[in-house]
Amino acid sequence: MEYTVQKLGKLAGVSTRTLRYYDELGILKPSRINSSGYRIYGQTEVDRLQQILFYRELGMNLESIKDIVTAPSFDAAKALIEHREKLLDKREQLDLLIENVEKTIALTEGRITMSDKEKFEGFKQKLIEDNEKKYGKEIREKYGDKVVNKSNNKLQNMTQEEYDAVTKLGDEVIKTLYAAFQTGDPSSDLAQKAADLHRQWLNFYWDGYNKEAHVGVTQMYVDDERFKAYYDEKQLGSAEFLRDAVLIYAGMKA
Amino acid sequence: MEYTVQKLGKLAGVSTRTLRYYDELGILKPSRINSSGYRIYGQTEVDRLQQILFYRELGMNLESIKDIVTAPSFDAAKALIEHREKLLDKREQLDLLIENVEKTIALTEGRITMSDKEKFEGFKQKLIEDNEKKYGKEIREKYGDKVVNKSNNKLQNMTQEEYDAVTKLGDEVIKTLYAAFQTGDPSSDLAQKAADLHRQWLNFYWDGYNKEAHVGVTQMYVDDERFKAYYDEKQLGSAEFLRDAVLIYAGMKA
DNA sequence: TATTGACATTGACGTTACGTTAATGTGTAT
DNA sequence: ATACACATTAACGTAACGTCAATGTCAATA
Repeated sequence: MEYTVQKLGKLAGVSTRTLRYYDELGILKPSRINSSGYRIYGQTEVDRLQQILFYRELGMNLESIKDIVTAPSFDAAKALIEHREKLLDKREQLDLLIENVEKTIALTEGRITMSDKEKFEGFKQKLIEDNEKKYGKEIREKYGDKVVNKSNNKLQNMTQEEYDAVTKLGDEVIKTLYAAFQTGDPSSDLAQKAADLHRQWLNFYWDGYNKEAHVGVTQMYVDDERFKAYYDEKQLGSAEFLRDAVLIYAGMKA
Repeated sequence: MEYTVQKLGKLAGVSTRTLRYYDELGILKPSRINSSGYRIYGQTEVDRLQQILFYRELGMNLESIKDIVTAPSFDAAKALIEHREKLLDKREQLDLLIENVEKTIALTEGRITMSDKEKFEGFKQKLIEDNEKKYGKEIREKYGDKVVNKSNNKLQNMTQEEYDAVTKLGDEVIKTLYAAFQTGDPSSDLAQKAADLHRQWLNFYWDGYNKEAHVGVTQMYVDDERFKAYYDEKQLGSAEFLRDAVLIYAGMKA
């Protein structure tokens, strides 16, 4: 049995464009070209197309598929395992996205109408939660799931007053931090007060405080350009200063 | 405070190219252009960029973001809810993909080294499982999870002999089907035998047989070009014939 | 002052897997 | 002869930038 592009396309459920593209890529060449320049496919090509579509169905890109179908004994199993890894990473990211979108929806649906500025708070919260992924397991082991879940619902159930309070506390953290920065000494009383205020602020968003996580968050402020910018706004270096103060506060550095 | 492209880029953690692109799209214009043609951004633009990045972080495309940030009081909540739907759909698809990839890995890792032809069997299996999604809930309700899970592991634990048996059975289905097709009558003994063989074949892959699902699978053979091709290989119309025979076999049609 | 190096600009191609015209030739039935 | 379905190549378009290339500008230094 021989097929033209359209016949094969119908048979396999793909467009003629796709077949021409696969030809161009060298992933599926017709068995011959007739006198008018038409592409003619045979049974071998049908089977091969089936193979290609099989892998495509699994979400692999054509480059990888090419490796598999052209190399006679390419390690398809290995390729699949790598592919699975990619898919799992994708899903993890997707889950994070969904989580954040839902949180944002909860926020906008709730009593609190966020200003654009306030939305940035949600942004900050995200990093804290990314951190939770790092330290969350440990916390879950120590305190159980309940406390973590409670924490995750904290912001959603925040009243206007609580929200105002946490905002005010955030301002205080900044103010104290800048004042402490003048002393130049992260172990100074003022710097330690800033660290403590920051811990309080954190606890608004997050139950289950522990030292490592607190340090982890402040380290992230240093590492992430956006957050560094937030803390460095008026005083360059204050992100590092806060982290150092918290390191001492947490007793992890003299 | 005023920023050049690089300053703002560093501040927000994006490339200068990105800023020029956002300018081009009209999603973030600089506050002014200086005498040398440099883009100069102000605080307003910083805030706006923060907004843009916030939505970008949620995986929205720039077109949607543009709608949100340019229209003064665009319904951002609605956009977010729609966006969530899209994400959930994506995740569902991704889960399906992962499931199938894992099944394929299990197959290739198992005792059975698949030839390319045999891979097509995995393809067929997939459709059956898609069908399971349709009827699976009902089956779970009737027979509980155990039987369904057992079914899902069937192929993985198949021995070489069992595999050979199912292959042979598959051939028999085809042969009988083609012979029955000559009678032209889906209620003929031969056609009913083909339907019964098909049920047996199906049961190799799938515990928890029921009539609707059996009919569902054969209907899928008709609807899906690839499977139609498989059954229609030598006898055009045999996919429909099998479905009609199974309809009668299942007592859903006189 | 001339040069250097970091920074800025616009322009244009590349990425992925095709969809979609456009311009044109071929096969077949009436 | 005409109509119509089908084939071909060539080319642009997609999303969100990355990556040159060619060229101009700013600040500091030999």
